[in-house]
Amino acid sequence: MAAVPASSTRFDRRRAQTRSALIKAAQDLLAEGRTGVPIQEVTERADVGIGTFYNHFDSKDQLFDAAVVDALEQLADLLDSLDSSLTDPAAHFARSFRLTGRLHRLAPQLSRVLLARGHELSTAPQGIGPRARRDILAAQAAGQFEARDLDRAMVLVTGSMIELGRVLHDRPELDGDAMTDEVTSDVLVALGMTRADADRICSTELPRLDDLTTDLLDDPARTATP
Amino acid sequence: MAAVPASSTRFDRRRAQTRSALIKAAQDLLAEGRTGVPIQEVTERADVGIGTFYNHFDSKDQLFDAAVVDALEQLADLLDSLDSSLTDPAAHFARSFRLTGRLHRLAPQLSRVLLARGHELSTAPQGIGPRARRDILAAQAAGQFEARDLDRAMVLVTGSMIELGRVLHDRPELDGDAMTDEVTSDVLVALGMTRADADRICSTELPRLDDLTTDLLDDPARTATP
DNA sequence: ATTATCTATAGATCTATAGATAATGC
DNA sequence: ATTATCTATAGATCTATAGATAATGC
Repeated sequence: MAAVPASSTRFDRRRAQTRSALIKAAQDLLAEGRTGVPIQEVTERADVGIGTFYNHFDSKDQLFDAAVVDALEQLADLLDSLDSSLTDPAAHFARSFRLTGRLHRLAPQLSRVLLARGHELSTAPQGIGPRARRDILAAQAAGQFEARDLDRAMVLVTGSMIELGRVLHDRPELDGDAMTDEVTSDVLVALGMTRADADRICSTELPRLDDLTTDLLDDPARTATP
Repeated sequence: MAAVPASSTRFDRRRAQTRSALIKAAQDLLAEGRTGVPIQEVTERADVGIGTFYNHFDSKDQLFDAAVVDALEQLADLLDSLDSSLTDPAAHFARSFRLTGRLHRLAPQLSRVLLARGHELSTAPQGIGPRARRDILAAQAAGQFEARDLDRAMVLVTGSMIELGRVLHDRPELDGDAMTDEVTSDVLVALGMTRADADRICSTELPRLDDLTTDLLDDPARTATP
């Protein structure tokens, strides 16, 4: 979550915590696809009074928008926290894609919030869209991907990631890691790599995500900040 | 639209027409993303009394579901109506994909209804999903596509088509035909064709869609059946 | 005689605010 | 003294139905 900032006063922290509880409640509801619920149900989940809602947001839509932006930031933060020593742009792109794919199963609730507004995954400035574009351009410049229109490349990249998430949620019997790596390979081939190179890049080992996802959206204790 | 069937009695036809007007109104609203409107707004658009709604549907959700199914059938009917003499499975797949891509601009409202529930495009039995699966399997059997898991192939195919539609709506300045053909080529390459073959297949001429879309969702006169 | 539709509305639900209370800053 | 939060609720909105009317079938 967009951590409650260590703002100046205790007042600010208290206020930020209330806002955070509202956003978390909205994310729960988004993940369940229940965006039509009355505001009172949101505030009850957040355990705040109804009136408090209007101290922070003007409307339900505004709250849900904020909830999606927060989720996008969580994902971006996660990927940044892993930003290790990889200087190879194609390898960096592939790793981000494979990790994001794994997230659908490791942090299903965060994933569902993101999928609720799938397209924003690539268009929002807070999202991983800018990161993906940067990596693709770098890989094109390095000659690893064929030079081509960025918008065109993003259609395949974004579309595949969103649909991958939907399928992994829909069909729990599928092997998520294998499917993710296969789809990543397909995307790399579409971007201009040979199948051999793509498969090789997709079978490298990944940093473990398990430890990092503990404080993500799915942890029930997350809002219970002491 | 699921044409008002030439059912036995005039009674049935009248009833079917009312139902059809409700579905059309729901599709208008779906295309605008306004699924939260009161039932009365739907019935006003359909120009029927409020009470009539409950003669046909139990809830708003049920109506919107029916509206999506109807749109899926429209698209399937359209593609079927073109089912000419193409015996080459890869070519048939590519043509369907390119035509569906063009539909986003030629029948924007139908497209928006489909995109409102994008994932169902591939999972619904009425949709073009079954058709796509059939074509892909045939092309794999014919050695045109690499043999591989169908679910894996569908992630790329479905995801790219949905994201393509969103991008074409979002960014009217893009050349829709060119973008569609390029994305189709990328998908074919990911499915195992060479880029040369894929580009060739994507530059063949298409049947004109303009004439066929006249009686689709976008025609304002559509519900005004005499 | 039967069935679809229409109008009007009771009752349920929801939004947004007013006014009171609690927590913090200075 | 200031600001966030809470409780209670007025007024708006929405759903779903009852009862009347219109269209068709036989």
